[in-house]
This record gives sequence, C-alpha cells and structure tokens, in this order.
Amino acid sequence: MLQVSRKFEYGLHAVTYLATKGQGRVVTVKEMADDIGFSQEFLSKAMQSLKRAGIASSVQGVKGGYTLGRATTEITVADIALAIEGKPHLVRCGVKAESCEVFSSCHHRGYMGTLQHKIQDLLEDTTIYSLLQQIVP
Amino acid sequence: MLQVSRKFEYGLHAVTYLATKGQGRVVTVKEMADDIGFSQEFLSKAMQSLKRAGIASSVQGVKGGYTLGRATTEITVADIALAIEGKPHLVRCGVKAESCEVFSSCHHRGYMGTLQHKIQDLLEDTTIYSLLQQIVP
DNA sequence: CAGAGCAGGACTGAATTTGTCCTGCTTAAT
DNA sequence: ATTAAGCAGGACAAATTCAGTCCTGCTCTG
Repeated sequence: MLQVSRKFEYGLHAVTYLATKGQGRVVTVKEMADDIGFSQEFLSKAMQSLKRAGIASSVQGVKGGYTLGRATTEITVADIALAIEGKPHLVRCGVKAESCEVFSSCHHRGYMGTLQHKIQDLLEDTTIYSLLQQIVP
Repeated sequence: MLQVSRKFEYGLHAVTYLATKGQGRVVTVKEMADDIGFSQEFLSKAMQSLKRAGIASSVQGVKGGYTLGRATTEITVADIALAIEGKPHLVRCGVKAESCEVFSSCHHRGYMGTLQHKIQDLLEDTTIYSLLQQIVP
C-alpha cells in the first residue's frame, strides 16, 4: 500500500516533540504519550528503536527519560525511518532474491532500485531542523 | 515497511510483457502466467484491475485475452500503481482523519503531503516506453 | 530500599495481503 | 446449437505483518 508504519509516525512525532522541548530537557515516555496523545507502551517501543540508532539518548532510573541524541540539524527523516523500519526494500527481491519468481529474468530490478534511491534521497533531504522551520515559520 | 504490493509487481511485469508482444497481439492470462512464472489466478486479478483502469483491454470468449489499452508512451508507473493499489496514502490520516489521534495538532501533515506528492511525481515520470528503453538499450 | 522509569522479550489480536475456488458470462469453432 | 476457452468477479481461506499489551528485569534518585 506504500504507507509508512504507525511506529514511524509515533517516532517522528516524538522526535519533533523532543526538539521543541530543547536539547537538555529529559522527558519521560509517559509525559510524551500524554501530551501527544499516544499509547505509552507502544511509543516506548519506538523510543527504544530511536535510542539504538543514536537519535535519542536515554537516562535510566528515577528522573530518567529521553533526550535527543544529537542536534536537530543532524537528524533526517531518513534516519528515523531507518531506525524504526530498518533498511528500506521497495521490492521483495531486495529482501530475499528467492521471494521473487522471476529474479533471473527480471526487467525491473534496476528501475525499482533507482526509484528507491530517489525516495531515500527525498527523506535524507529533510532534517528535523528544517521540518520545524516549516511548521513555525 | 514502504514496500510495493506483490499485485503491483505482477501488474508491472504483465504490462511490460504485453508491451514487448506488440500492440495488436491478444495474450491470455495463462500464457502470461506460464511465461513469466506467476500464479495464473492471481495475475488474473491484477489484469482485471488494469483493465478497469483502461491500461489493458480485454477480449472476451474463446481466443480472448488481454492487450495494452493504449500506447506505452501513455502508460506511467503511477498509472499502474493507481490502478492496482488505489490512491496512495503515505500516512493514515490521508485515508481517515479519525485514524490519527493527533490530527488537529499534527505538525507533519504538510510535509508528508508534499513528500507523497514528490514520490508520485517520480512514478509519473516513468512511462512504460522509457522503462523498456532502459531495459534494452 | 522503594519506587520511577527505561529495556526488551514474549505474546495476542487485528488488519492486510496473498492466493484459491467457484459460478457465470461471452464468443469462436464445430 | 453446443462446446469449450477464456474473462469477470464475488467469496472465502491462509499467511503474513502490524499494532498493541504484558511481564520481568535492570538502573538510578531520594
């Protein structure tokens, strides 16, 4: 259906939320979930993915929570997509060649590959910083 | 996962297959399925979608089958995607505003909208004709 | 040492995708 | 006129993926 996953939507919202809170501020998942209006449990999963990718960093224990792991100019939408959905594969043969019945005779692999690359470029072109500029002009 | 559906892959293969067979030639689903290596039943579904969109046209009865509905220069990858997957909705709120918990306060709708538009443009830029050129230089 | 909060594995239910089956309609050929 | 090839399309079944929950453990502050 060429649709982004819900977890990605959660993640993107979370990152912009953290960005508006400022760099130093540590925010709990509960606060974010309540404020934004998401399920706390599920948002937590998204945050864990973002943390593993270095996009967010976490503070353990009481008074713990999440902060952005780096500057908003250094986080692109592509980073978030990669952190949450893993490497993109527009077509199945990108994941597993065996999953394609016509792999050896396929005419479209080249095109689909460059298409995916172009989409990737679009995502890399947007940093969280520039995204926030668009929101609050 | 931002992946194209299998039915779309079937459809794209079918269209290029028909294109290489030449305009007039009527081809049965069975022939295509055997030649390409797809399930006949499922490919048939894809063809029906393509037909409804005018991309393919069908001939009923014995000696029936499918042909391309118009010139390869007049069929884009976007046309095939639309025929088979329907209108694209990168995010859920495009389908149903209610499916988004934060619709009213959402910061990303604008960006996701233009992103979707750009992807759409990429798909519209490729005609079957140009796709075939890439394959057989 | 109690409790807030992150980490992450396991599991469940829902939704979507993929694929099959069956019945009916159209038409060329006999 | 009858037969069989082939499209049309609804209904259904299986498989996969996604979304969301639950639970247990670990870490740190007060």
